[in-house]
Amino acid sequence: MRRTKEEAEKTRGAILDAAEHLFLENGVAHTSLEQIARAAGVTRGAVYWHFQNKAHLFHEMLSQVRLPQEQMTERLCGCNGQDPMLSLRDLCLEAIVNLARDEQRKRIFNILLHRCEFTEELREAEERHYAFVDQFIQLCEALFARPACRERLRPGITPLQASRAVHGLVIGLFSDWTRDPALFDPLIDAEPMVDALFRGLVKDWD
Amino acid sequence: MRRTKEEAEKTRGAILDAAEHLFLENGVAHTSLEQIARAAGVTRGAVYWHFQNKAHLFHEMLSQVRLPQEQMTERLCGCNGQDPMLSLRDLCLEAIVNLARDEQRKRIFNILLHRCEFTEELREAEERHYAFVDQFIQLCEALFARPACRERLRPGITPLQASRAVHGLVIGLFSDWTRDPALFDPLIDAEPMVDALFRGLVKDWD
DNA sequence: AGCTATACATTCATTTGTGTCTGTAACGGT
DNA sequence: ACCGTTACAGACACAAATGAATGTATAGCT
Repeated sequence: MRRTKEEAEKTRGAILDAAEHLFLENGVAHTSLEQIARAAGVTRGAVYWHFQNKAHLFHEMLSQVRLPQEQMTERLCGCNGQDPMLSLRDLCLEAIVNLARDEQRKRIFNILLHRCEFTEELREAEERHYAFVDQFIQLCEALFARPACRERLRPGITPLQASRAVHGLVIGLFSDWTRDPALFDPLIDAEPMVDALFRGLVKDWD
Repeated sequence: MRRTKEEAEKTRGAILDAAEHLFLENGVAHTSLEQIARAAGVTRGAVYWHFQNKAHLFHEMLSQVRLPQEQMTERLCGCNGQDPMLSLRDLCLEAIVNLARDEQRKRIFNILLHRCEFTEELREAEERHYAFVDQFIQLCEALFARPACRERLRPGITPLQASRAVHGLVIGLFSDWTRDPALFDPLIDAEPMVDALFRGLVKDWD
């Protein structure tokens, strides 16, 4: 019965995949490891072999889509000579568009936003996730606070507000669209919506 | 042991209150009716007396904060002679500010956004809630689609996009702020953020 | 060829939650 | 004063789910 290494890796993937679909359908808390195992064509023994418990399985699932933070930092640093606020805009847009194009990403964000409750057992996964989010917001605020950008903000708009508004809009659109993809078409509508906010934040946007 | 009617109503309230706090702390799925009962100083017998099951309890909890939809419709109809888009802006702002002022509302929205997974047993509550949300978005879109408003939208912005953006921003800010109230101060920051979006959507905003 | 660690399957004990049923004391009307 | 109903408490039966323990066949190395 013993499988080869590649086969083992395949079952590991199958478990992650099954978990993804079951979490989406039934919620994280309402999905048992037994169900996941059955859907993956194995028993709970295999699940406990590859993952410590449900929380770790959940965390591993999340890491599949969370882009490395260094990459994000780099893209927003403005070292590429581009207007950093334009880079931020592009990053936001890309995030929304990627969500629409990548089915797995769509499923996982749907789980994250609508199908899981961050309770004690998922606390660690929650903290890591929100640490990532907070870092993005911080980066955003620092970006708007640079003199070159700050003076382009409309009067009355602080870097704090700009950063929160940008993240709020993106997360809100994420949340609404994952709940009901018929609400709008990311490929068509995301750009004007994001640009609208930036136009309202920045004096000379277009 | 039998209580008077007012006392019974008080225990009902105590159960709802205990559920609210426990749901917030442990998540809906991870809170048992036993825990709720104990926290309310009663037994599960009392809980089952007042509510059919956890789903109904959850639903009753939600109804405590959901404002009647007729009221919302009325406020946005523009019958009061005010600019309907300004009415919408005020409504959004008021929603965010109310969230900050009303601790119970804050708790319940926190549960709704971060501490519950809409699975089979809560399907009914989910549908009712999202029906409400969708109605708001529809109302919003219809508002932007009125000739008087539509022609004031910036070129390239459709009523669909405007409505989705507005709801997205509000829900995103709800979501972020309930997660971490230190992110911004609704009383100070909500207005410039909401206005920024409207400025980006509407030509002659200010 | 033989040994060992791997990749699971199977079984077990324990816990936990749920729904229901029954008991019961006191309220509220007659 | 009596009685039916109310507002619970307490007990029971049943169904999951978990984590750990054990079994086992084989892959991979020596």
